[in-house]
Amino acid sequence: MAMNVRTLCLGVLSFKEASGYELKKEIEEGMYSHFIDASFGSIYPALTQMNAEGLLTLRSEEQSGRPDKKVYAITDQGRAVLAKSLAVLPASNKFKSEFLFEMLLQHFVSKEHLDLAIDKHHTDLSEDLAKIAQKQLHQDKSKCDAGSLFVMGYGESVLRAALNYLEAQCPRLKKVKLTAAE
Amino acid sequence: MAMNVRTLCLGVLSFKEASGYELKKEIEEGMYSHFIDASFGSIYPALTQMNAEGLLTLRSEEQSGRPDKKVYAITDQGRAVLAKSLAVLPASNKFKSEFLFEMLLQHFVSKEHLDLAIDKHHTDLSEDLAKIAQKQLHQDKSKCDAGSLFVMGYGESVLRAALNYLEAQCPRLKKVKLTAAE
DNA sequence: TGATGCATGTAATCCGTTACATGATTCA
DNA sequence: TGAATCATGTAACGGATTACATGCATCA
Repeated sequence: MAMNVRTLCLGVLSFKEASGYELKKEIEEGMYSHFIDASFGSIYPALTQMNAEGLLTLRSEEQSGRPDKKVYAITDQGRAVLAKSLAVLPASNKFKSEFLFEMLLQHFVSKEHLDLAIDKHHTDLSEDLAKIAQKQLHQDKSKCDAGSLFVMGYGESVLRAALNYLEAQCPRLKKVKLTAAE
Repeated sequence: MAMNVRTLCLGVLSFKEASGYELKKEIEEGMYSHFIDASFGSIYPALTQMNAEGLLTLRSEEQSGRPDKKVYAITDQGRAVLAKSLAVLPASNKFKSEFLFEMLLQHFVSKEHLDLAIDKHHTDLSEDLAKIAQKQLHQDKSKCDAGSLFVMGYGESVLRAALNYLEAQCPRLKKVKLTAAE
């Protein structure tokens, strides 16, 4: 599957129309954030190009004291291209975890630094879990999209497993959690 | 942290010396495979360059009917550079999962294709788990490196959680597993 | 005899990031 | 007053992939 910025934008736009700026936000804050990054430097050119190719339509909204907001919407042709990308079986997961790389090479790192890295990872995992929990509440009230629910559930399971393992390996972390919960 | 091919090669070489070809194999088959890819097109130039910079030493082993095997070993300077890379706190995880992207956009995909993708993912997860289990046995007999053990345990937890979630969501998969276990 | 594994390398190309350029608005 | 948010874009650069180039050995 071609998992690049183009496909990603088409995917997000298949839910609702958006500007480049809004896409970036959605990618950073939404479910997408867990599997990809995207910067303005890649998003804007991709949108311009796909608009020229007829995969997107463009509507300009005038703003006061700001550049026009360019709202893009996916076309039937765009949906076809997206569907074609999705029709290729997904490649296997890559975790791209600098944390695990660091752990693997722990004989190279001072104990202090290792503890710092572990604490940071612990915090990251906790925050991600909190974000998902919050989203699950919000989603409940609005439309219950099957895809989002599945991905949120998957993320929750995996993150919780990682957190549990981390706490089992480093009992020190449990206390942090308990004191924080009080 | 600078997680690129250079750092990766230094990391692998910090365990044992190896040729470019062997590094590729190790990266594909070892623990590394879960968090990064690396092709010959990036490995060979990186090794040549790092050798020129004094981070690696080079020993040529003559072979019959094949190019000389160039065995690289990390130097103290190389270890210093690696340590410096590791001294930067790791960035947060990215899962880079085409599977989850596909699930998120499931309203775009036929049920047949979705089932195929799910089955493939199920197989991938099972195979990865089996690989880790096998490695845990092997490692037991040789040196018990703390880093490898941690990463294997982490991988096991996370993969098992993903597998459980998948089977809970798609009861059909459980049968596959049971019949395979008999 | 044809695929797979061993073994190294280069060059074109792609894809994306980072930094730069611009500038108003709102909140602390 | 200074930071963050909104809003779009370009250009230089970096890093890695893909395809190409070469060729023997082994196994099915």
